[in-house]
Amino acid sequence: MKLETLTIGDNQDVQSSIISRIRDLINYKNLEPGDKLPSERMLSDKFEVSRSNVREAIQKLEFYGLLKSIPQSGTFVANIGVIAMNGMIDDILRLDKPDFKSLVETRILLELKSVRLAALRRTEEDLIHMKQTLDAYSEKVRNNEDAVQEDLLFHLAIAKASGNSTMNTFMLTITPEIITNFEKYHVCDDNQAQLGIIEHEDIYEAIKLKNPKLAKEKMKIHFKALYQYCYSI
Amino acid sequence: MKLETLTIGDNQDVQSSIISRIRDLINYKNLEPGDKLPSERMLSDKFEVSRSNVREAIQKLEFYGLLKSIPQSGTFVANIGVIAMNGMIDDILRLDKPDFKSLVETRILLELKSVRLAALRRTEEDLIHMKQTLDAYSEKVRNNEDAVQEDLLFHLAIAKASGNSTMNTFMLTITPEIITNFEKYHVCDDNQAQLGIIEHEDIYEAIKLKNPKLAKEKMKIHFKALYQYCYSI
DNA sequence: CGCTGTTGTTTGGTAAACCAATTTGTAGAA
DNA sequence: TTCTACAAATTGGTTTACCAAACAACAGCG
Repeated sequence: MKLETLTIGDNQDVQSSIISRIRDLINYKNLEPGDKLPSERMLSDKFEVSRSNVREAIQKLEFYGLLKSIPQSGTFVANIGVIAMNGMIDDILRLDKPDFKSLVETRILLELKSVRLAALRRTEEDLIHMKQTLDAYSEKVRNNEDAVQEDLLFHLAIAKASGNSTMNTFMLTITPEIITNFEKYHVCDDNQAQLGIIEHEDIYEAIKLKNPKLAKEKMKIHFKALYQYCYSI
Repeated sequence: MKLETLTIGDNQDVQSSIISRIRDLINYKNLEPGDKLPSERMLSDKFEVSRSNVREAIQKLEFYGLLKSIPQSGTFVANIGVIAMNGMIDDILRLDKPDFKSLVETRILLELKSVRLAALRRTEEDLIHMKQTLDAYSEKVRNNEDAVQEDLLFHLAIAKASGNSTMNTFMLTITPEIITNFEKYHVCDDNQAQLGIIEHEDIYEAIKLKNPKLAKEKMKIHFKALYQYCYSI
């Protein structure tokens, strides 16, 4: 397990290294938008890494719109200025490991908005889905089992009901990290879980009533402990 | 170009198909947390696709914390209930193509929060960086050049100054999509760009003054046109 | 009968080979 | 000299082959 995370870390480091060296290359050669980068084979020779690594790095930069690969032709600098390029690459390199505090802060922001939208836009299907996750959570808590995942699932159901696919995506993205870190730091304890049932039901009822203001208030109450955690460190 | 997007679409479809078939397999075989999936080779035979495709699909599910690959051992179902598994996979399958409206809605939410945080937390370095992007934007607009990317860069600088790495990540994630769609739909026209200079400077000054309330107000003004676009369709 | 050392198989991970499309260089004709 | 036709090299993408580690089965010893 330890070794595994180490190798993963190494791989990430290799990829980050390649990205920064591509950035240096673009700067050194004064490549402008539309210019062609050296081929993947040449880059892998130059950087002394495998072509797979180079490809992964390029694909990552392509995802953020900085490069554009064209089959049987080459990889090109996107239509973006040199300052922009450098800034975004620096950001990309830095943002690999989000700290838990910013994760929680962002989660609170997303949830307070999505619960409002859910109260405005929820369908009957959404209600049914939320009720299912609510019951699953309650059952786990009553059996004194760990219910972190069922907890998150209720919140994901809200995000889905918000009708905003981007927020839904973001919630899904941070959920695994949240689960991992919660279990690591043991943020929630048992009596909080008992309280959580009531708070979840309150949120559910507010959404059912299509009352966005009430829903947001109940969510704020639910996040009270999280707030304290977030702004105490 | 047309063909290229088609093949990309096909690849995405293949991957989505594999993900849903993996879900079906887990349901059909009643696999529980910790159980082992068939090997990648068996899955690629069974699904009649290449092992690369299977690997990509598994890696995607691994990213969302639903599966766990262990080298020289196998791929295992993560510690998550069957309801959670199905729900999250359905979400993942659905959220591949975020609509532009939800993208803009989420961007407004993130920016209104991050501009507040930036006003509270910005360092002198952040100010310098923001000023650079501000000047780059102004220069492009004065030369009557397209300045969508420089516009976004100013906003990314604010996100960086917010000191929240997760929001920074999210802004980076949606920025390419925003750029693409803005250029496609021509949301901004020229006089708006002229206005944008003043509005950007107002936001910058508010952050410089460390006035979060003012900063948020100025950002709201800047987003007025976006608001209308977002809630008019 | 039970434990242990060994060997063969299976696994995810990785590098190399292959492919089709594109570009580039060149030779020849007008 | 210039344009065109053709071939050879280059490219990103894909498939295949290989690897070391982990696991399972079994033979041999106590």
